Amino acid sequence: MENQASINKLLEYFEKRVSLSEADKALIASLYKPVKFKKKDYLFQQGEICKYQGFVTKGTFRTYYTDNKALEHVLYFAFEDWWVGDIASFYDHEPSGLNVQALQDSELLLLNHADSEKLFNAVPALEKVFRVIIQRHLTVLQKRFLMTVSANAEERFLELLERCPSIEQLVPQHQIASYLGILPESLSRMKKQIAKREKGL
Amino acid sequence: MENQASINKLLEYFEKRVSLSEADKALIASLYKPVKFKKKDYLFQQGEICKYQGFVTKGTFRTYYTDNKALEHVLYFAFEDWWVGDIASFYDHEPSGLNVQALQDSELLLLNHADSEKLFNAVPALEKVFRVIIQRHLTVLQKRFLMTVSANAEERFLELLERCPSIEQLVPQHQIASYLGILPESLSRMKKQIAKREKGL
DNA sequence: TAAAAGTCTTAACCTACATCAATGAAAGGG
DNA sequence: CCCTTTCATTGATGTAGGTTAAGACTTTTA
Repeated sequence: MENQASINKLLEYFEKRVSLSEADKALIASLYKPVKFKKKDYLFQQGEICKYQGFVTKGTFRTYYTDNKALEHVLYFAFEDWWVGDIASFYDHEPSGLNVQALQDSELLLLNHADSEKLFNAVPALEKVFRVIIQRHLTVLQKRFLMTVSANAEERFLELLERCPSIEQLVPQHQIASYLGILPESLSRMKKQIAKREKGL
Repeated sequence: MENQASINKLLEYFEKRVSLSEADKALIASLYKPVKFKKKDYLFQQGEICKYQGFVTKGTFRTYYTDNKALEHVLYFAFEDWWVGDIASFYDHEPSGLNVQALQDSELLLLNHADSEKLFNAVPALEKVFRVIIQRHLTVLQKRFLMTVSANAEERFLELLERCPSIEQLVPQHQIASYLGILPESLSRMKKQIAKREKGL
């Protein structure tokens, strides 16, 4: 994507939430760096410090965790106009427990920690925007957690399809299984069951 | 607890994180209202709007969700010096999906939304304190979620004991089971297994 | 202080999902 | 274009934790 188009995407995103002066916009454009990611490239990996907050201007990312049995668990997907990063690692400069990886050729606008301080000092309204983003993020994760402990895999899958109907076009099925907290084999079987039931109707 | 002692507990909490003038402290003391809760009393229930952020000065609370099969799932416990509330409901004035209930006779310092705006305007440093609290909250929940999908109930139980060794003295066992995402019967069985194994050594 | 409500344990049985293994199809890289 | 890797599917079998039911013990309430 052409760089100016990327920045415009971000400016549009901000302007839906807060009004910005021309100077604000120029500052934003000067601080966020567009970076391309090939499929499977990482923004950072488990054990590294997350040095950038990323805004997805193109493509798809997954944030995942590798457990001590070497199994991967998808915590989030991020599509266009979403954010990627690890807040704890970014703000506290401590190693992240997460991996952020491109699922296809993608593009991010990156902001480092020093520049984020500059930005917040110059445009305090943005600090509030990010507070709201984090709050919504927390709320979504709470719902996800409660869904995981209160519903079975099929209910979680159907809820996901409802909340994000195009998910099956966007990411491979074994990544969806990982997001749902089950194995690819289980998801495959489950879909077969659902299809059989629907044919029965 | 005597009211001044409650307020002092809160001031101590804040002063560990930020320095406050005497005027700041007086404002805090005037805005936070001490309220007593009997065992089983609610701060709010599912469907209600969360009108207060609460700071626990005495006792214990649980935040839980009741699913469509009428099963309860504990999302958090809150002990002394912790916060209770539902951020999404508090800030967006929308009905909460959660319940916050005292597990014993307890006491909170409550701040309503209008007063929180007053407070943040007068003492901007506190807004940052709360941003950090929310960030830490999010990080803790992420770890909890990943633990739930990557470890079995016994591993989660042992991790909880390590992280919070006095938990078994503080809350009844069936609440711990609910926090772990299993039934009380399963936890009972599991503890027996663990005890048997330890005796074998 | 009697009745009721809440809590913990045990046991037999069941089910959702994991595990292991094999196959074919599709995608990607040299 | 072939060769390797990735991905989806299916079947057989295993198991952690759910379900149901019952009994004992404790705490609360009237």
